[in-house]
Amino acid sequence: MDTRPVLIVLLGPTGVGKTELSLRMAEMLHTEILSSDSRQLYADLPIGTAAPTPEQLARVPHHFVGTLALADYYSAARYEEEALLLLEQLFKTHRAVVMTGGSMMYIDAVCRGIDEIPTISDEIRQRMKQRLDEEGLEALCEELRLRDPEYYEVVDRLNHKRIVHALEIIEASGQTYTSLRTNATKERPFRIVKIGLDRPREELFARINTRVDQMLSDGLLEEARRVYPSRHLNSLNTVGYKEMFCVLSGEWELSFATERMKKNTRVYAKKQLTWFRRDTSIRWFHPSEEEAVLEYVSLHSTKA
RNA sequence: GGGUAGUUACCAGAGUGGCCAAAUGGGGCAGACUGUAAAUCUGCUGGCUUACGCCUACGGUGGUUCGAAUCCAUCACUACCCA
Repeated sequence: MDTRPVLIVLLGPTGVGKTELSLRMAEMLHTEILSSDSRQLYADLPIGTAAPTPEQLARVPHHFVGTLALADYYSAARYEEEALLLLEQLFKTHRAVVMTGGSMMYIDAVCRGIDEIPTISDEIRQRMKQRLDEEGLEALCEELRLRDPEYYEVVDRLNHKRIVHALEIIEASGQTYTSLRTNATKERPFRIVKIGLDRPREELFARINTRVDQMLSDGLLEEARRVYPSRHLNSLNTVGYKEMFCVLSGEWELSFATERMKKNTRVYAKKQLTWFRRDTSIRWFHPSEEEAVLEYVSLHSTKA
């Protein structure tokens, strides 16, 4: 019998209804919640990221919600590290912990682990960005072909982020990306039970559309205005804010921006589903099947 | 009742004899992904097909033509104008 504690991972596309169910689940298990959402991490974005409300936060202790400043550096790797540390603590007093959110890479970082790759310094980042602008993608591709031919063969050569990052790794460590990439799944000192929430596409999209309208009437534009001076930060390269910034700069009408935001959110949801679809260990439910989900969870959180 | 304009793929909309299964935009579908990932990138979008290709398609019907989304006739519908 597997006596390890359990991490319940509640995942699904944006807007599907994870938050409410995660609260019910955590209350039932008398436990706490780790958010695995790369944007709810930031303190200044409660409306646009649909972060748990103060009332919801009061119901169950949450972690990784509103803990970062917009300028803070963060990554999936850092999340992996911090989340594992926290879980170790929580599992001393809880048999099960709930993790919920839709950031695919963050979830995988905790569940499977990601390889040791050096964090790139700002200097290297800046230099590579400049080189990309000046020399172009093709020149960098050519350089990668020479310096890491193995990765060059498999990388998406039209995706500048991938090319640049591979070169940055060489610059920073003197080692190739290929040599650092093991793609190994790390063993965790806890069991993992993944629960996916999904709805028929039409239903999901309708929810997304009305949620965006709700965000607007909750003051999203004002929230965006407050962070507007920081708009070039990566943390604000985020659906919802990007579109509002175009309104604030006078480029777009609010109604147009709102439609774009809905569309981009729908696209994001699809992307999440594409990623999750590969993970065959996920047990899928419709959010209305709350009783079934809770039953499934209690079954799997008591013993293996 | 008369006149004019229009009817194109999921939507909008270009095309006015062959290079058209049909530009472009929107929307949609599918995929990639290991370090700022709500990011970044890719493919598809009439049907069958791995493909060559075949079939069905530009409101309906009938014509002209070697060949029609494109020309003609007629019918239907829509919009606007005149009565």
